[in-house]
Amino acid sequence: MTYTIHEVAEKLGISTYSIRYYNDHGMLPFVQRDANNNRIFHDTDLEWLNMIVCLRETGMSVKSIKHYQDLIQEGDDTVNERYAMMCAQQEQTLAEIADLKKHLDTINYKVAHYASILENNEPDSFVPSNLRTEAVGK
Amino acid sequence: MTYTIHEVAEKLGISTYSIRYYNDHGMLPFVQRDANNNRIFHDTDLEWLNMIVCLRETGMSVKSIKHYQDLIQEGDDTVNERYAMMCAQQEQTLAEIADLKKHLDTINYKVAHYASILENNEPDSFVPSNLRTEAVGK
DNA sequence: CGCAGGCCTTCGTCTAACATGAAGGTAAGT
DNA sequence: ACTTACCTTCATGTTAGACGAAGGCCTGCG
Repeated sequence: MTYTIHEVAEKLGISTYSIRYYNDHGMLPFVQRDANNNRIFHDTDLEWLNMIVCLRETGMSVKSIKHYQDLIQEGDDTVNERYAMMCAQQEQTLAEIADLKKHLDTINYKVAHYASILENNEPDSFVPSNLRTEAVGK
Repeated sequence: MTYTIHEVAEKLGISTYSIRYYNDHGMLPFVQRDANNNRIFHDTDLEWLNMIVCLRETGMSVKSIKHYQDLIQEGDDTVNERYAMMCAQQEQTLAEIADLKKHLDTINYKVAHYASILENNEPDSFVPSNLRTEAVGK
């Protein structure tokens, strides 16, 4: 089973620009071309791309992903470093989730705040002329 | 209690560049200046900045945050729109947390994969010459 | 008194990770 | 014949800053 660049883009929820970008930057070393020089993607390419998307969305830079790929191609000697990279990514992702949850609390508070205002038809603040009362809400 | 720009930067874990950037872009309309034109920050400014950081880190653009601020200053008529904005932000943040958790699974799998390789001193793949076997691992 | 240090300003350049357009080309489908 | 989909290279725009330089305040220190 093979796919065009547009099919891949849709499947993975990224743009064709990004795919070409990744390809141009050596992060997709295996994509083949057809007789017309069009990229043809196999399922393994999709898996690779999926991993790239995963690492990108968890904050790894394109440069680091490229390095990671290079390590894989260098063979088994680099497993240690790859392990370290994934551990770091794991920690970072856990930290970001924790961060987002904290921010979500703040946002939840705001939502509830506005909801109660709208429900009770209350004014937004006791001193409307003092615009600073809104602030963070807590 | 007042703070210098550097104190604020350290307290909130952002750079002085960012603070000036936000200030220059109308997102901190209340910062006062001392006799030497230095910015002086009050606790309410910190709360505001904290909200800005929260919205930024959950993916809201500077432009939208500015709009949100403008709405607040326009008064109670805009509560509806502000409510909608916070709801959208809430949803988006929930979605991003879910996304990150999914990606975390993939990363966890990788970590476990490498850990087992290192433990058993196994080679990384059965067909070392086929570099594609690494892929996403599952 | 002179100077370092911290703040300010404006100007301008740099970065990442794309997004997008222009211009020009091939090849397949209708 | 023409549209459509893909390709290429080149170039510019975008976002949210990071950062240095130049020039100018003011304060504090020895």
